[in-house]
Amino acid sequence: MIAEQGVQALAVEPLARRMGITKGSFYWHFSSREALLQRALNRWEEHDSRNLNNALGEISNPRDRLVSFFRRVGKEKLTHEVYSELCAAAGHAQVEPVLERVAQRRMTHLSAAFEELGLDPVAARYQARLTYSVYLGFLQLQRQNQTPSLSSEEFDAYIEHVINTLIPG
Amino acid sequence: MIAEQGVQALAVEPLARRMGITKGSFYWHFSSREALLQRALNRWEEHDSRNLNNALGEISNPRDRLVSFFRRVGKEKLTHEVYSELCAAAGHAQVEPVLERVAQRRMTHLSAAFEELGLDPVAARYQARLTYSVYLGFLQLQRQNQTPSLSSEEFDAYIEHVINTLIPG
DNA sequence: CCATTACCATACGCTGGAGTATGGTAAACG
DNA sequence: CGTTTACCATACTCCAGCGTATGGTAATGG
Repeated sequence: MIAEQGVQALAVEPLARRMGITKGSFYWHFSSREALLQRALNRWEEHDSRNLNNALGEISNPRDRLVSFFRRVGKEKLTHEVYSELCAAAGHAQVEPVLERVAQRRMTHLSAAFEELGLDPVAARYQARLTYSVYLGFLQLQRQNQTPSLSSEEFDAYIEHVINTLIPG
Repeated sequence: MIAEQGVQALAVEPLARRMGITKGSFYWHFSSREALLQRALNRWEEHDSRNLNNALGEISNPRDRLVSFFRRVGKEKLTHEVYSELCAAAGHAQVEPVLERVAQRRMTHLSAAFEELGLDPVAARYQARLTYSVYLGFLQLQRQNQTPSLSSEEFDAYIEHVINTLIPG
C-alpha cells in the first residue's frame, strides 16, 4: 500500500477492507497504526540493507559495482517504489530516521567504490553524493512520468550516458 | 503553508485559524479548498516561469547560465521549498501537471545551454535530464537534512565539484 | 433613507479514519 | 469436559477537516 499510494495510504480501515477483515481484528495484531507502520518500515529497511550487501558486496571490481548500482534501478521495482514513496514522506517522524540511515549506507558504499577507483576521500564523498542525487532525482522524475519506459532502448542509452559521465575510467 | 508542511497542510480550517478569521469568511473568497490550491499552484508556477526567463534568460554565455543554475539553488529559498514540497506531492491530481510543465520548461532551458556548448541534441537532452536529476536529488537530500548548510564552505566546494563534473569546458 | 452589496461569524451536518468495549467461536489443553 | 487462548466481528466514541445555511454589519448607491 505504501508503494501504491504512499505512507499516508497505509491506514487501518482501508487495510482491513482490503484484507476482508475488520478493524477489531487488526487491533489484535497491532497496538496502533503507528506500530504497523514501524514494523513495515523496519522490515523494508532490513530487506534493503541485506540487498545492498548481497548485490553490491559481491562484485569486487569497483567500476562494475557502480555500473550495477545504476542498472539495478530498472530492476527490484517494488523496493524502489516503496523508497520513492518514503522519500515523498520525508518530514514524517517515523520515516525520517529510516531515510537518513538508508541514504547514509548507500552513499558510504558509493564513496568506497569511488575511492577504490582512485579518487581521494573528499572527491569520492562528493562524487558519491552527486551520484546518489542523480538516483534520487531519477526516482522523482519517474514519479512525474518524466522518464522513458524502463525497458526502452532510450532508457538504456540514457543509463549509458549517466555511467560515462559519472564513473571515471 | 505549502513550503512549511506540504500540500496537504494547506487546509481551510488551519488556514482560517492562522489568519484569525473563520471558515465562513474563507468560503466567500474561494469556492472550495481545491480552488484555493489551484490558485496557489497557478500563482507559484507563473512566478517560477518568470523567474526562469529573467534570471537565466539574460545570461548570454551558456556556461555562466549553467553555473548560475546551480548557484541559484542556495538562493530563492521559499520558491525551492515550495517546489520541494510539490515534488513530494507528485501523484496529486492538481500538482502533477504543474510538476510536469515546470520540469519540462527547465530541462528545455538546460538542454539549450548544453547544445550551445557544443553537445549534439541527443547528448544535450541526456545531460539536461542528468543535471536536473542532480538538482531534484539535492532537494530530496535537503528534505532529509543530508546536505551541508547552504552557507558553509563545504557546500561551495561541493557545488564546485558538481559544476566541474557536469559542465563541459 | 432605504436597499443592495461585500464581507465576516455562528452553528450546523457529513465523512473518514483512529481507537475501544464487548462478545462470539473454534481449537488446544489441563 | 470444561476452560483458557487465539482470533475475529459488531458497535460504539472521538476528532478533524470539508462544506453549507443563515444571520449580522458596514459601506455604498439610487
